[in-house]
Amino acid sequence: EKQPCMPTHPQKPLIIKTGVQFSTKVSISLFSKCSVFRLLVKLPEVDYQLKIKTTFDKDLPPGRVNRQFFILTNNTKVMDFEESSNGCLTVDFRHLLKEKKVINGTKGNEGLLSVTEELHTLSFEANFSIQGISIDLETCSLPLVVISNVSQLPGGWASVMWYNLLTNEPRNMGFFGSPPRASWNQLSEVLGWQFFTFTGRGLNKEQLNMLGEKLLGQQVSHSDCQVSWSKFCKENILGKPFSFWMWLDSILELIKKHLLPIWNDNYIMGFVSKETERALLKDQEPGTFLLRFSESHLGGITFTWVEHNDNGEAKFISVEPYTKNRLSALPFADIIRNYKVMVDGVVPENPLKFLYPDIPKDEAFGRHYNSQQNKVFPYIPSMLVPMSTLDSTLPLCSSPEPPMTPGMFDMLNQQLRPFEIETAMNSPYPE
Amino acid sequence: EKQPCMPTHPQKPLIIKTGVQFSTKVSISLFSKCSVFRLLVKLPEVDYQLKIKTTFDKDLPPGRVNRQFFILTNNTKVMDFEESSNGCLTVDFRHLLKEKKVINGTKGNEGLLSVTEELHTLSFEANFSIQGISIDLETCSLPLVVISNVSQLPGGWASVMWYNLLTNEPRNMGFFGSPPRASWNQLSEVLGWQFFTFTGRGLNKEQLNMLGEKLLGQQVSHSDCQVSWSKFCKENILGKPFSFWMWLDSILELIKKHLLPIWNDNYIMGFVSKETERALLKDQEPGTFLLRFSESHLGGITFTWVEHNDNGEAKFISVEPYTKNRLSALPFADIIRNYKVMVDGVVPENPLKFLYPDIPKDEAFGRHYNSQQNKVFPYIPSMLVPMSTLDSTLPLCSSPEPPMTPGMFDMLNQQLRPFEIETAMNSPYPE
DNA sequence: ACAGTTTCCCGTAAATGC
DNA sequence: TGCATTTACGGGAAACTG
Repeated sequence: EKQPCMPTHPQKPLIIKTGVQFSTKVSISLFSKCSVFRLLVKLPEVDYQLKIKTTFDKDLPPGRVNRQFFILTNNTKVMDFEESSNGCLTVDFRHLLKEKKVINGTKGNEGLLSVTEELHTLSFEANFSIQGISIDLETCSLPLVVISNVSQLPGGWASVMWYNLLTNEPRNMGFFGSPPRASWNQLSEVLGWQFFTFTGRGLNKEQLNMLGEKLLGQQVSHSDCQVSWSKFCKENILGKPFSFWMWLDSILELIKKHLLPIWNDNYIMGFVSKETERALLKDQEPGTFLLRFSESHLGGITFTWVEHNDNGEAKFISVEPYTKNRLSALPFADIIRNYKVMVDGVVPENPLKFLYPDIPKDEAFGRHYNSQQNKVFPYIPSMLVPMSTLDSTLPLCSSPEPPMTPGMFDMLNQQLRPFEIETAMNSPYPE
Repeated sequence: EKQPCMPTHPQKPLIIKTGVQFSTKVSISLFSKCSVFRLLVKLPEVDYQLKIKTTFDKDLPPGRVNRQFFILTNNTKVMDFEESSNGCLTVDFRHLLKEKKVINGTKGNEGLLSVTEELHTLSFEANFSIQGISIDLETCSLPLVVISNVSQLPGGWASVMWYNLLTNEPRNMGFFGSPPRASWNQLSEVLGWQFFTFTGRGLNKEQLNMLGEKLLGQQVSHSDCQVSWSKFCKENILGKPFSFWMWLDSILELIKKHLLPIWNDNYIMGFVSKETERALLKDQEPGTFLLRFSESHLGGITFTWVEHNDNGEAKFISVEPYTKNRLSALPFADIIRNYKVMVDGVVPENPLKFLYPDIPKDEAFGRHYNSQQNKVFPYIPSMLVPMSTLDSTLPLCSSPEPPMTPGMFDMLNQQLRPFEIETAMNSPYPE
C-alpha cells in the first residue's frame, strides 16, 4: 500500500491542518481492566482482526462548533492482532480533513472564539462479537485544533498547551469559552519545557525571570502571579503588534531553523532586558558581547558589545537584529566571525572579541563557522561580510547575567486514558 | 460566485499543471464564414445562451497518450450573448486537472517520450437548435503539455515552442515521435523572442552568435545549420549535467527574478565566450568589467574585470557566479556597488570601476542601488558586503563585445484557427 | 539502484468572508 | 473598511514507480 510522505507537524500532535494528511495511533491495552484482548488471543477460532472506525466531531451537537469537518479518506481500518508490540497494539491511520461549508445559523454562539480556540475530537469505534456476545469499544482523542494554514500553528499550539496545562478533563470542548488563568509557576515550567523539547535546551532561572517580567511587570516574586489566556496569547504586548506567545514562538522557530547548535551550546543568553545587559557588560573587557533576542521584532537576534570611549566611559552598541531571512543568507556564527564596523570610512575591524563573560569568540563559535569558500576554478570565491558603517555619532544601549543552566521538564506525559481502546495523536507530547 | 486566485503560469499558456486551476477562453467570431451568430441575434425568440462543454483528450484513442486526465470541476459553462465585446464573445473556464491512474497495457507504445513531450488537447462542443435545425459547433485547442510540478515547466515550454515553431498543423499529437529539426535561423529568432517577451529586451546579434556557437560549434555561418530537438532540449551539453535549453531558461528565470532592470538597461552583456571577454577587456582601463552568465552552472551571473600587473600584462579576474539564492540575499546592483577584494589581508577596495567599455560603475547602476540602511533606533544598521579574499596567487580569465541593440520579434501570433468557435489558451503567446 | 515523475506540504501572497 | 481566515500555488524535498 501507499506510504504517503509525512504526518502533519510531527512535533505538534494535537493540531490538524486541513488538506494535509495526519495520522493517529489507536492502541489496545493488553492489560486493561476488562481483558478483552487476553480473551481474544486465547480463542483460536476468532479472526484476529478488528475494524476501527474513525469519526470527526462524532457527537458534538451542531452549533457547538462553528466549523464542521469531515474525513476525506476511508475512515475504517483493520487492526491486525499479529503485529503486537510492547503490550499495546497500534494502528496508523492517515486521513485528510476537509471543511464542510455550512451556513452557520447559530452564529452569535461562541463568536468570540478564534479558530484556534475551537476544540474538536476524533472518535474511534470498534465492535466485535465473540460467541454471541457483542462487544463495543469506543474512545476519543484529546481536544484537537484545526487550522487551515501553518500561519495558525503558533496560535493552535498555544491552545493545546493551555488546555493540557490547566485541565485534566478529557474533553471540555468549551474550555476557551472561559479559559482559566495559569500561575506563573505553572506557565514558566511549560515555557521552559517547550524550549527543551523543541531545541534540546530549556530556559534557566534568569531567562524565565526576564520572561516573567515581560509578561507581568516587575514583581518581587512572579511565582504566584496569575497569567490570563488573553495576556498570554491574545492581547498584544504594550506598544507591539504581537502577543507574548507569538513573540516567544517566533524565537523558538528562529532557534530551530538557524541557531540550534549555538543555542544548545548555551552561548545565547537570549532573554535579557536591556538594563541587565548593560549592567553585565559594563565592567567587562572592551569587545565583550552577548547575544539577545529582539523584543521589538518577531524572530530577531542581535548582539551587543561594550566599548570604552576616551574618558573611560562604557558604550554599548547593538546591531540591527538578524531575522530568518538574513540568517538564511549567512549563518549566525559566520556573522559573528566576520562582522566589521567601518567608522568614518576607516579600515574595518571586528569589534566582537569575547563572548560574555570572557570566552574568546573563536573558541565559542569556531566549530560552527562555515568555510563557505568553495573554490571553483577559474573563479575567485566570494563571501558576504556583515558590516556596519558609522559616522562618529553613536547611540547607546545596555545588558544581563552570567551563563545559564538548563531546566528539566517532563510535565504532561503521554496522557493515556483508561479506556479499552486508548488513543494518542502520535503521542500527545514530544519526546 | 467564487473568484479563485490566479490562472496557472499566465505567461506559459499551453501548459497545464495538475492540481492547479487553469482557465480557457472560448470565443465565437461574430464574422465567421457561416454567420451563425448573426443569425442568432436576429431572432428574438432564441434564448441568447450557449452551453459549452469542455472535454480533455476527447477522442484520442486510448494508448495514444500514456497518461489520462480528466477535468475535476463542472465542465459545462453557459456562454451569455449579452456580454459581447470587440467582435468576440469569450468565456472563462476554470478547471482542475487530475490524473486518472490507468494500468497502461500498451506500454512500449511511445515509451521514449517524456512527459513533457506528450501532447494533449481540450475540446469544446456546443449545440443548439433554431427553428428545428440543430447546429453543432466544435473545436479544440492547440496541443497542450501536462505537468505535475513546476520543475517540469522549462521542459514543457520547450515542447510548446518547438511545436509551434515547426508545424502549422492544429493537432499533430505524435509530433515528438519524430520531431523535425529547426534551422538556426528559425531557432535564434524564437530564442530572442523569448527574452523579449519575458523580460522586455531581446538578444542582439553577438549574443545570438555566442548561443549558436555553443549549440553548433564554430561555423562560418550558423544560419543554415540544423538543430535537432534532442540537441536543443534533451541531451546534455558536453561535460555539463544540463541541456542547452535548461541552461538558457535558467538564465531567463534569473533575469526575470533578479536582474530585470539591469538587463533592460542593456548593461548585461551576458552571453559572451571567455575568449571574447578577454579580447574585449584586454586593452581597457584597469577596473573595466563586464557581466556574463555562467556557462558552468545553472542560473548564475558573474563579473570579470581587467587589471594589469607590474609588467603591464593584462590579468582577468572573475568572481564565483551569483545564483538566485545569493541574489535574494543581496541584489546584484548592490553587489557591484560594494564588492571588495582583500588581498593578503590588506584594506578592501572595489576593483569594479567601469562597465565595459567605459561607463562609470555608479552611472550605470546608481539608480538600482538599494539603500538597505534602514535605521532602527537604537540599533546600528548592518549590511552585507560581498567580498573576495586573495593571497597573491591569481588565476586568469578572459571576455566579449560592445553594447547591444535589441531584436524585435513577433512570430507565432495569436494563432486563431478558422472555426466557428475559436479557442485560445489565455492567448497562445504572451504580449 | 536509479532516473523520471509525482506527491507532499511549508510559507508567502492573494482572495475571501465576516 | 479592516481583520480573521482560507485558498492558491511556487518551490524544494521526499516518495513513488517502473
